[in-house]
Amino acid sequence: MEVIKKLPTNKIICGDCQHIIKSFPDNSIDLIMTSPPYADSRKKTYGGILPDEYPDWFFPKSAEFLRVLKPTGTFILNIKEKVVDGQRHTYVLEIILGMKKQGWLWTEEFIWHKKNCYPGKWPNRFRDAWERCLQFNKEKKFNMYQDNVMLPVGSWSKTRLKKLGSMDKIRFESQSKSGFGKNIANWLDRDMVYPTNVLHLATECSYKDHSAPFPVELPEWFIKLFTLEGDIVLDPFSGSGTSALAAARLGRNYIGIEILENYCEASRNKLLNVEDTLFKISSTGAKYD
Amino acid sequence: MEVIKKLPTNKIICGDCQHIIKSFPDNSIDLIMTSPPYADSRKKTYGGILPDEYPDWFFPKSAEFLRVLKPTGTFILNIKEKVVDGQRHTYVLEIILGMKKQGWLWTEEFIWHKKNCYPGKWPNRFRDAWERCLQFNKEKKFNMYQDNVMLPVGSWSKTRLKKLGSMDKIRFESQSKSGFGKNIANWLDRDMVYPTNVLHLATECSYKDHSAPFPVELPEWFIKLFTLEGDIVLDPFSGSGTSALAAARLGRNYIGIEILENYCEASRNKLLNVEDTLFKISSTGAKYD
DNA sequence: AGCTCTTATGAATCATTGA
DNA sequence: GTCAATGATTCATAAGAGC
Repeated sequence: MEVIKKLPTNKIICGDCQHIIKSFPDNSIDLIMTSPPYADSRKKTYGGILPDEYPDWFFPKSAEFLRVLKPTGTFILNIKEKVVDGQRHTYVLEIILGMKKQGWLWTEEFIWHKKNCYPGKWPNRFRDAWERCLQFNKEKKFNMYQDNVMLPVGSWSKTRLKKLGSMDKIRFESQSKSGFGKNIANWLDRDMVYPTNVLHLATECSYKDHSAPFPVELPEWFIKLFTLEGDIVLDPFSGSGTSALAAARLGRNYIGIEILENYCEASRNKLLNVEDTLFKISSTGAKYD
Repeated sequence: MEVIKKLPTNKIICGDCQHIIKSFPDNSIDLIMTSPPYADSRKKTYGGILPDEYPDWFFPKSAEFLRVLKPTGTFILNIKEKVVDGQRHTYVLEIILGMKKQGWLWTEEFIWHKKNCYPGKWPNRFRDAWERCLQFNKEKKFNMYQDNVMLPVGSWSKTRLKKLGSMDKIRFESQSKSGFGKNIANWLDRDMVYPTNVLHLATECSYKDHSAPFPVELPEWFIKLFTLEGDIVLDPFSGSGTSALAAARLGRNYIGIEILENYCEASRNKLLNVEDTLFKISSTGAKYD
């Protein structure tokens, strides 16, 4: 496959990422944020890679990710090992060790604490309430914009933020982009602290079937932390398009790759809505108090 | 070294655990709960095992742990990899893989979320607010007393008698054709729930006792979960004796092994106080509600 | 608008049954 | 026998409904 000069940004591409990315130029992506299909012991389901075969399935892809990532870029891999025959499987550990052999630096492991994890009771195990968000880098010096994910001190703002609907969040982001809006000023007055490497987010419980593996806040957080506006965010296993949605909301250029056509369609529809809203906000100059 | 018949329970033994444990009989310990000395790039400090050498330092010890653990017993290893040269080191991953080769089952990984972790700021890294508590077992069937660590139910059901949602009823009725059984009792009047594999505990921040690696609540939780009164709890890297203290408080028999004499002394003093108090309580018949 | 109450559901895991 | 499908168990959250 011929290497292209211009990346196909702000698109959901339908296909196998291992093949598609081969056409991307070296050192061109600022952030890769993805949650690959989980290993599964059932053979027939989509993405049902057997746990034992998972590392070998993954390594050719991570090698391409390494090639296209900018030296200052970051790769965030959201993953969790399944229980197989009463034990945690080791494929995630093997992936970390194998990626280091490929040349990746394993910089950090963030914990996503799933506040509303799946229920259940078993004689020898509690509910699984966390997943790994592994941070890999190409170089020891990488871009990190810590001030963009600072948290207000205390709980006063938690209730306030929680009350905002998703549309309000879009408005909030568009306001903070342009840097005005009196709400922002109010919020900035408060004391802010840096977060830790533990993220507390609830999974999305949607009424409809637009289920996403992770809440949009998860990619949002990493996109704000590791990219600036106009940077390029790649999700090679785009699924329902949550990472792309987060990137679009935040004014980053997204590239989503997804192998299943119906997921691609659903993602594109979601993204059209967001982009339409963002355009309207910016063109009417609407303000919100 | 001769194998002894009677375990030296309720003692802090001063010495190298790898040597001491050789005298313990097979299949005699109910729970091993420990936090080994951390790997350290500075050689001269106590426990300053180099990260690269850490797995080989650890494996002879974990082999002995496997031998002395009862088939129904559990080994909880509290550990976290250090950052070395900008990366998370891989010695913990290597330890998991190596222990599996020794015959251990890697059953689960609990997360200890440190709510008030140390402050600090670095340009490319946030504060580290979590540690691993790795659960290893000898057999797939092991003792686990889940009811002993139940938690008050979340605030979502403030009503004393929470009613079942209709979907829950449908699920219930489709599941049990025999009508109402004892399970209904589990649902009504529910005010306690089972925890998850994420533990939220504050770290102890005392200036004087710099040595305590974890708060006493951490070993307490695992001791309650995996042992009964009268069972034997071993901490082969006893340090300031936090695990032994937790075991003593809970009426379990402890064995602490610690290589540094001054830590042993400090532990023994702490434990004397506790045992004295416990003795007084039992002999006066005092009760607490 | 603000509450409370109801309802649906989610990257789960184990035991049992069926092929 | 091995492997795949089904049933049983369970809790925090958000959207909707009602007041």
